[in-house]
Amino acid sequence: MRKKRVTIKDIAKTLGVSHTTVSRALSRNKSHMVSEETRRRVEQVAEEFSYRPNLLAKGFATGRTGTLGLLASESYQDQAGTQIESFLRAADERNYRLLVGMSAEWGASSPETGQAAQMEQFISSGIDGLLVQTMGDAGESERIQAAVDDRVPVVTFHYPAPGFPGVVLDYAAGFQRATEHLIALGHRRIGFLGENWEGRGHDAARGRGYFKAMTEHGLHPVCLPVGRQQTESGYRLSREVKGRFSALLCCSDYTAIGVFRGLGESGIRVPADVAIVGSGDSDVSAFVTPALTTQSTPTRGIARAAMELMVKILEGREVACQIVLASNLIVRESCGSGAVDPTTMPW
Amino acid sequence: MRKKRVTIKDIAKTLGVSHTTVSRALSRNKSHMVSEETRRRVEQVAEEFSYRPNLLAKGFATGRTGTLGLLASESYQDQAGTQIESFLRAADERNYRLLVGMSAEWGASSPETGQAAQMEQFISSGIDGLLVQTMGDAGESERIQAAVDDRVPVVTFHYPAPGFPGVVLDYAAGFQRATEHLIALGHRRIGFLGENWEGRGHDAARGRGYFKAMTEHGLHPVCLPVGRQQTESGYRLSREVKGRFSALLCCSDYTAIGVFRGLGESGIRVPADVAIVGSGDSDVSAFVTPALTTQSTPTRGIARAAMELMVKILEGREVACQIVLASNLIVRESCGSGAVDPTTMPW
DNA sequence: TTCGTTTTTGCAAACGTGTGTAATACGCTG
DNA sequence: CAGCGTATTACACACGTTTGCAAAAACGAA
Repeated sequence: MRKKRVTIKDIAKTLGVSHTTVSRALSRNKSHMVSEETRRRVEQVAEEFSYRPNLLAKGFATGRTGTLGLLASESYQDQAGTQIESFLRAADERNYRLLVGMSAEWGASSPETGQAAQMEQFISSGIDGLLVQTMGDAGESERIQAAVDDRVPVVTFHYPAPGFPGVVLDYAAGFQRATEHLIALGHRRIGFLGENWEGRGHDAARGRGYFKAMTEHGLHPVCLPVGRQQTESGYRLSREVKGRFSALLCCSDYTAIGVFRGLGESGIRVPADVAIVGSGDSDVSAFVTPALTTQSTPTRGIARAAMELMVKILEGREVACQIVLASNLIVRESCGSGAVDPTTMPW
Repeated sequence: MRKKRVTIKDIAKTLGVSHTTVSRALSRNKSHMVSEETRRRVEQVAEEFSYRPNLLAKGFATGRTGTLGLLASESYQDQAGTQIESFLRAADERNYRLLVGMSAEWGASSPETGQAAQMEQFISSGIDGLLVQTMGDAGESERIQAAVDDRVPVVTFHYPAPGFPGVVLDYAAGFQRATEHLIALGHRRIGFLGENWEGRGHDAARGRGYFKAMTEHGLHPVCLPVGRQQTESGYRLSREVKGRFSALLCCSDYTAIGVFRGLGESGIRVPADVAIVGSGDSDVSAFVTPALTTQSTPTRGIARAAMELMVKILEGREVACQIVLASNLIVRESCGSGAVDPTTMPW
């Protein structure tokens, strides 16, 4: 607010040395040494004056700020918080700060503009690297490329973005397995509740896995598109289920919870009448009734892996790679293969 | 990565003017004017070179970065994500960037050290202001004061922090009302499920409201402390409820969901046997069965109000004030005062 | 034309830190 | 004692932008 900053020059003056020496003493520079004696004195005065380095100036001088940009995707919805939180921890552990943004589909700007503008701002703000949550839609790589223009290293997470290193989750395999699980239980009329169906967007990979499993077993895949309010959408969509499906795959646990509610009100029992599988393994999924069978989404694992990859790249220890994380099926009650004690679940 | 930055000097050189002129042309400085003609030319070249200002240098020169620090509280748990997201939107609307951190109780450092260290880092990074989620524990104001030391303006949110402007939520009044609602329904043995009971910590204000309502009606208040894993804690605590309470107040919707599950497994019905009230009005609360009666926590409203207050302070239009937001009781099914269509709820 | 006023531009310094190069001091070897 | 290497320190500049001050240019009026 009003206090004048303490700078290395102040320290230098009181000690009668040059600010260069102070700088070297504090940053423990290797190429130029400072005598043990002076270093001790410098550190003592720094402590006494409660000196705090101006990271802005430091970053300005060195070109490194110790700050990373994290661009989360709004459409990740209820999970976004957990995701951001996980990154905050991972960043904290490695002593990085995080400039956070959400690629904006709200407000005046178009999605592309919003996302691009955020990246521009982040880069202008001097981030050392950019972590981008991908959505897997067409042209995404090109958009990122255009905005970043090789000015900072990029690590993507969630979906593959060709040309960028990243941590991707194998949603397709996960949902394929989930679908096959339902088929093995004897289900034939299995519906898919996802934001959208083919090609682009957040739920598409899950959709492809579902599609593959269905067609391979000679079954007819059906998609019921889900809106932005996932829980509420599930609730509304449950009306269309009656007599049409014996099992449902939901792209979000919250959609599944909405479906639970809606079916319950119509007197349809889960899993006796309809089997349900969710996605995300959110904290509540083990505790709703019936406990939710769900595709695990290792949000924390993604954050940790992406962070590690970024650090490696920054240190020049890695060039480009895609880390594929598996997505497991956590079987609980809602798919009808038997009840499980929720406290023994591995979350 | 490798490309050389385009600076105002590059633009100046190609135009044959001084970099000062370019700076003024681009920042539309008021005190010194630039001819319409040159401004047009400058802007054109800037566009052509796709010039991006170095915000680091800018901030360094002006002392203003357009970045705010947001320090969220880890103990806010499941809500933390929504809270951060709300702030991201509010910041985006006002064209501020957000350095985000969570006051760390994880890792090696003690809570105080972690929080203080984060504030130090943020301030060193050149934030214009600091938004701190308070927890309402003793000595909090002093800790913040010690760390910030008047170097940047602070706005707190959630709990009052004496000496700092902030947005506070009247949890006490909300929980008092909720308790009275239960008493009015005929309940006498009402339990409180919160992280801790008196004096300090996150649930304390709710606890005080509960305490007040109970004692005023000559009833005996009882607290069952909840652990960090709220949903699971609720599940475990549900075993201690049998025969002891006819109603429960939970400091989190997720605790309530855990309790639902546990009671259900013991054959205890909600709300017929035990009435339950949650807190937070999370997205799922209207869709679990029974739909949850809950204390609303206007997370988005808090973010917006805090952001507005911060901007006002930065612009010198406000000095210090506390904005108190009310906390309403949203009555659904779990407290037993009648079923409600969840889609008509005002969330 | 000359002066005064206003508009437009340039110079130079400043912000706090890092770093290459030169300078100093010291001790050792021959 | 000369010569040299090494350890330590200082000087000066760079990073990209803003800004106070002064100079130049443009313009209008006398």
